[in-house]
Amino acid sequence: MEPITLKDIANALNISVTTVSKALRGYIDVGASTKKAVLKMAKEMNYTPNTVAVNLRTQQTKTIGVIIPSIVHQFFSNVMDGIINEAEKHGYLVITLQSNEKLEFEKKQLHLLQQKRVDGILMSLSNETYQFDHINELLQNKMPIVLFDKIGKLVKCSKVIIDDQSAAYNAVSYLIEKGYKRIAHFRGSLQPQNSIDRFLGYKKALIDHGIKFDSSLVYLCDNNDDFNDGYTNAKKLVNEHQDVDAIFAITDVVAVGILKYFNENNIKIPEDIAVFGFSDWFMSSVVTPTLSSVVQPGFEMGRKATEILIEEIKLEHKKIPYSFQKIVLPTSLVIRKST
Amino acid sequence: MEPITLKDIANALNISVTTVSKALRGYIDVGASTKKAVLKMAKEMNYTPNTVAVNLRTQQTKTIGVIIPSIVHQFFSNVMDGIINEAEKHGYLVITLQSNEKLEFEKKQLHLLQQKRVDGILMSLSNETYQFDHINELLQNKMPIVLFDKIGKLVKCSKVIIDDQSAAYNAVSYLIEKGYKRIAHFRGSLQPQNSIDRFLGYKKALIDHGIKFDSSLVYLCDNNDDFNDGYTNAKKLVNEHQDVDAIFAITDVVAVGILKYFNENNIKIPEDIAVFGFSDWFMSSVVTPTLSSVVQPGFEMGRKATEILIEEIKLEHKKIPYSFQKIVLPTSLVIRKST
DNA sequence: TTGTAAGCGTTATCAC
DNA sequence: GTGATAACGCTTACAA
Repeated sequence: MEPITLKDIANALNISVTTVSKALRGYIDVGASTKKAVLKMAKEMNYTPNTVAVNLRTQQTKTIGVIIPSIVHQFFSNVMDGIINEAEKHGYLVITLQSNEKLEFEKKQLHLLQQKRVDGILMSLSNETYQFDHINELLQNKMPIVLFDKIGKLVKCSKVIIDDQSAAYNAVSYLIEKGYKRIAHFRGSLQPQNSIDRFLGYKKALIDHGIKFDSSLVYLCDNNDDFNDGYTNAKKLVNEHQDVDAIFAITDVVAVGILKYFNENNIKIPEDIAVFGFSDWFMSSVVTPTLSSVVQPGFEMGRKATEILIEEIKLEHKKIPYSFQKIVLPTSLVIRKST
Repeated sequence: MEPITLKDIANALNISVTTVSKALRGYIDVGASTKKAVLKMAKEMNYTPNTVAVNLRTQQTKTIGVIIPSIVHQFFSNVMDGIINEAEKHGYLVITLQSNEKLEFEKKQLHLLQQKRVDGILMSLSNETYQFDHINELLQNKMPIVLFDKIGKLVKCSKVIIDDQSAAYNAVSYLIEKGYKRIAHFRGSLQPQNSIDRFLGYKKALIDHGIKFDSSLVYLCDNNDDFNDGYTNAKKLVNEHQDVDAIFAITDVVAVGILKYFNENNIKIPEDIAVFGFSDWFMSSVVTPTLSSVVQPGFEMGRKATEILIEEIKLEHKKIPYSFQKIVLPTSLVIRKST
């Protein structure tokens, strides 16, 4: 059975397509009785508007595209939850694509979304993204884009982030105030802004508390395999620095990798070494020992980014100029047994 | 800057839109030199085809819709990963919607996807879905639909599942063979087929091994809050049945809730009570004790379901009749420290 | 209050 | 080998 069109209804009622369209969309200049008849017939025939035709006509797809590094990360699935919910509230549908932390894929996905004529794009950059031509080009073409979490400082568009630097600062300060003196940092890749910021927060906290920064205590986790990065670097650290008494990890998954190595090797947490994570994944509350972490509001980040994006889409559509927003969402620390 | 259209290229070259379209799409009946010129100009002007117009013309959107209960579940994000990857391989984009385990939402989302004119739909049913009119209606309208994981046995369409009953059977048999004698089951809601099947597998394993089935050992977890369901029912079980020596849980999250209660109350796992989970989430390998579980291939399930769906979309489009498939993906047990 | 006609950007048919 | 022309289903000036 082919889908019912306006024409079918018009024919059935012996009126024009225009009138049917108007009646269905609640125009005032349609006779009460015709309106009623149209509504009834539409229901009877089980009419559903052809969105594609509407899209072509109105030059809007009521669809937004999302590019994230990977959906199989609790943080990002929380974000997606926020995005999908908020979008739906405004009548938008969401197309999801993954970059797998590759710039090349990110470019390709962006291109796909452009072709698809989505009304706007939400994205969190890949670890490889440290130049932004592909994004700037779309921006110049008036495509509303909102960056979240992993952003490019130099990109001129709205952003929704947390203050990674101060979140890290707070976590490390907490460790110091708790009495830990020799604190290592398991950092992320070198390019991403949030990886840099967390590192800077770590460093600043040390210095502000009169602890000398020692670069040999910074371990790099950049194999896109957080858990094993944590595990193997923990092993390395134990061999290289017996005096370390705490670790601030870039991610909960890294931290859990550390926990695993320590547990296997009878290194007591937090007595021998304390561990602090970042993101507060669900599992952090159930591992042993439970993991102290930075609470990062994924759902709200997705929600807010979507809200801003849809606002910009509407303004863009009405040719009303607007200025970019930078929202910094609050974070907090959750202290558990690992520190 | 407005997007470039075929017309723009045609004008620039002083030829017809038709010829441009043909040249771009590799038709044979187009002069070599014109073809070359068109390709060059298209590139120069940075032309990208307007998918919406193509969609309207070809009556295909190259888009598939997905409805899952909740994206914030590791199993489903694995599935999504598989879906998105496979779809992209075939040039399809994916729109994701959540039912939040509510039939009402499921219906609404299905309706949205229908309006959006997606080419096909992938879905995993909500816990409340035990009648299928909304799905059957679409099926009658020739919309290809593939159900996965949480299916309706009575729905006539292709399905990709695991054999929940035998997976549960294997898990419980393992427990019995390991020497556990009084085995409880923390089951899921009453309606979902996989919840029923896991229960039946549990029951059958008991009976086949000469253990009497005792319905008072079956605890219901249906608050859509697996972790706390596991936690509170564990408490209840300890009070009601001191002799239970193992629990087979419907889900890893339920199992982790159990673990938590036992750990807090100094009940030794597996010495006092063993715990077996289902799904093998990442966290199961890092909790204490590590959790034995049933390995459920989420990524592959999403991938396979998508493959079948796209096949059916193509056949449907060519009006070639096809028969529905039922794919049963293999599962396995991963034995860890909790049993 | 209702209808005509144009147009959104493409593709497909058919004539030249 | 090339190009009018119609059509996909809808919205919207504008006319009646």
